[in-house]
Amino acid sequence: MQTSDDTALDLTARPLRIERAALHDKIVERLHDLITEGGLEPGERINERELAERLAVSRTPLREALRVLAAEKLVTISPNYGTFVTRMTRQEIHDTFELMSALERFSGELASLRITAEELADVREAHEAMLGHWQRHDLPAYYHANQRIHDLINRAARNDALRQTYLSLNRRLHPLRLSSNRSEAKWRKAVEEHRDMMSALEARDGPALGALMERHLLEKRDAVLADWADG
Amino acid sequence: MQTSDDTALDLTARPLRIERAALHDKIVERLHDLITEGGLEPGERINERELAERLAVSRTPLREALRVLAAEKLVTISPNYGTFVTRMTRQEIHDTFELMSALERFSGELASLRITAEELADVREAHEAMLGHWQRHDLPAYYHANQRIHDLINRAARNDALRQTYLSLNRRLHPLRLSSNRSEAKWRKAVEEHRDMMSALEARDGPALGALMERHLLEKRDAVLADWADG
DNA sequence: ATATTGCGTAATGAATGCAAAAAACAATGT
DNA sequence: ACATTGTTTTTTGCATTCATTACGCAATAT
Repeated sequence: MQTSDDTALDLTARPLRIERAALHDKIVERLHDLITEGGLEPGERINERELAERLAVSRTPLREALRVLAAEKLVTISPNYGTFVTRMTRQEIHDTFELMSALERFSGELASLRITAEELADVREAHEAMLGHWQRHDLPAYYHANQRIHDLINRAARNDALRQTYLSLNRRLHPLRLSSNRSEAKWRKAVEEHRDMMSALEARDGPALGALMERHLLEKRDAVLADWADG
Repeated sequence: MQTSDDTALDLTARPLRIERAALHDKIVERLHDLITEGGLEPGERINERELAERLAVSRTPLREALRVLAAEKLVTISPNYGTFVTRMTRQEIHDTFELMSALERFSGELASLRITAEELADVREAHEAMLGHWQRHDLPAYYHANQRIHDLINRAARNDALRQTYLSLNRRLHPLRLSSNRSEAKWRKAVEEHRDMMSALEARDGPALGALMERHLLEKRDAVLADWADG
């Protein structure tokens, strides 16, 4: 079935390089996981030699990886002193959530304009799943579905710069191991807001969805800061 | 006048380290400048050995700096192949400006709530200066004053995460050497919009200022993309 | 003549070694 | 007993060296 002008991969096409991940990039990924999953606690000192041994690499690529993580503010480097897993201040947490609220609003506005029918069905599906987890009081599954909804809307906005920035800020907040929705009432309220968001999205009402998502995140900000001990 | 409990610097206080910039951090700064000021052109290949010689450092700290710049998307690294000054695609430029428009709107909204009288006076001063440069057709000075206005508003928003993100995106766009306002009419329109923005800010009308700033940037996006040859 | 294969060269990637800075500890003096 | 100073040890910072990969050119075969 092969002909000279079919759709098979054209190996003569120019750059199309196979990018085998470099070691330092793999280390970045590994440390991302360690930090966001809790293998490295906020405030913890990172000993280069020790960590290099644990990862079975030399200090050189590890140091390159740590510089990347510092640029993403996941670790904080003090020259000639040491590297630490970033511990955000109250103000930084406040500011980051506030910025996220603006990105969420923008995601909602753009997604309302650009989402396809299939994507909308995916969001609806994740939404229904989330409602189920809520009724079953399955908090971890609820969080996961929640994240998925916001991610789907973010993708539907079709703006990669927005998406990258959003993910980067999300990674910074993740190590906090956020514990809101601790009261039944607040949880119910969050679910109600999601119902409204779903309606606005299906009506493709950008301003409404944007306002809802912004408000949703600002409430999360307040909830997180409320039960966050400053130590 | 020295007493035991005066306000002099307490040298016994704990970390308070003097952070002497490390070499790789200086290299990052230097390359920032080289890229945004045009010493390194978009698309240009970076030869590690050669650049290390030019900067009179070894490849190790240079490589660390390049990883940081890659995290900021100012350079693009292809493993085992080479490092290049990032050349943005049309889509990336579109997305980045679009995201910037959201950040500008948010800056405007927050600044309207939080700006002090002194800061407002500074903005007014920069605004008047910009008008002067416009009347004298001094484009470089106009750009500078323009940047200063947006920067002052951004600072007045009092959100460091917003500010850092804004500056990072700005750096990415800077190497494009943007040339809009090429027609007298568009320039005049931009100035008019700035007058409106100034009024909204002085009236502390957040929604109005936000909407104006968003629109202002989206128009800039369109202008830039309009006279941007894809090669 | 063109395409392909093989070799030499130059680039990037990573590990090791050495210098400098800081922290921890011990010793000494008050 | 406490503070202070000197010494040792640890850790970070950078340069150098070695390994691996990719590119360029020539030689050869079709």
